[in-house]
Amino acid sequence: MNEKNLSSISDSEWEVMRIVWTLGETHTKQILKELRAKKDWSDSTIKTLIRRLVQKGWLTAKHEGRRYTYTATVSQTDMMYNEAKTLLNRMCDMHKGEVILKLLKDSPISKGDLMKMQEEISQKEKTAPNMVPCNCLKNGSTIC
Amino acid sequence: MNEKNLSSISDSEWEVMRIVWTLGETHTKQILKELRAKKDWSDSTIKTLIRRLVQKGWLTAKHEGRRYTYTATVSQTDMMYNEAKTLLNRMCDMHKGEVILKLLKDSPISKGDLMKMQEEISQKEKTAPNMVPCNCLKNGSTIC
DNA sequence: TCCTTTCGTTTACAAATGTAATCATATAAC
DNA sequence: GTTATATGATTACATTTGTAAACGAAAGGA
Repeated sequence: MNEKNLSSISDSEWEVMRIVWTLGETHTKQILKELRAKKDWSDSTIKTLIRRLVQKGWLTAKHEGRRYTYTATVSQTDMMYNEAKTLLNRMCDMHKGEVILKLLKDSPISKGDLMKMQEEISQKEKTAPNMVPCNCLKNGSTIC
Repeated sequence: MNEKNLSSISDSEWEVMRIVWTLGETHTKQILKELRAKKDWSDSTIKTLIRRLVQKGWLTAKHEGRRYTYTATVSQTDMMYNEAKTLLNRMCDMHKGEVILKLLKDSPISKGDLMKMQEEISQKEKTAPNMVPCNCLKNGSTIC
């Protein structure tokens, strides 16, 4: 049941999700408040985004009186990971390492995560190839 | 001159770029050929994508006779990196480590890149925080 | 009870994207 | 030279996204 046929999430929608993830179960008022502080969007815009997120199945709307209470249907890390994966999927295998390295450099990372990475890398090193071939062409060049 | 005001690149357009990056200087015929092998797109569609890429400035079209020769104006890794960066920018700081770790796990990476990562991690460990605070709300919760 | 907020709902509209047909023309093949 | 082919240019059209106005009903205040 985790594989609903969800469409992807857009930039602005993502911004709304962040609020919901952080606040947990919440309602329009709160979302409006938080987004007013972060973004220069009209309330109308924000309401549209919420509506679309519900339509798309990323938010659940529980009717309470005339209001709604919203909850995210996916965890933030799942969503983050999926988006990241989708992105890497369009990219050439050969250069993924380089890109991940750059992300690593540019992102703030906790000691704990760094240690896990350390470990993962040690594991991978055992069987890592000297070079990952390019997969940009159906058949042909292994270098790009 | 590297900071043209380029719009972003779409999924399908990316697929065209991969071909050009791999082939280097090339022309429609080649692009069509490679993409016919990979994608189920009509020639028309591919031609539209090429045109849009030229418009957007991602491809340069040099007129030679009645044909064009196309060249990419950005390197693949630059583009990959930018896209990855854009993606991470929308995400909560707190969870970036986790996501990068997952990408690391799921991507094929060469020995060389792994070593560079090893090093980078050692560097970062020196000053890494125990926890990276959430930045989803303008001011408020540091945890999400 | 009447007015004013607050929400949810409906409608709008331009730009970007996915996907393609058609048409004119330059070329290559016959 | 005439025809078939390749190629660029024009036009099309539905969907998604960004961004928002407007309207109606409910709820809270006065």
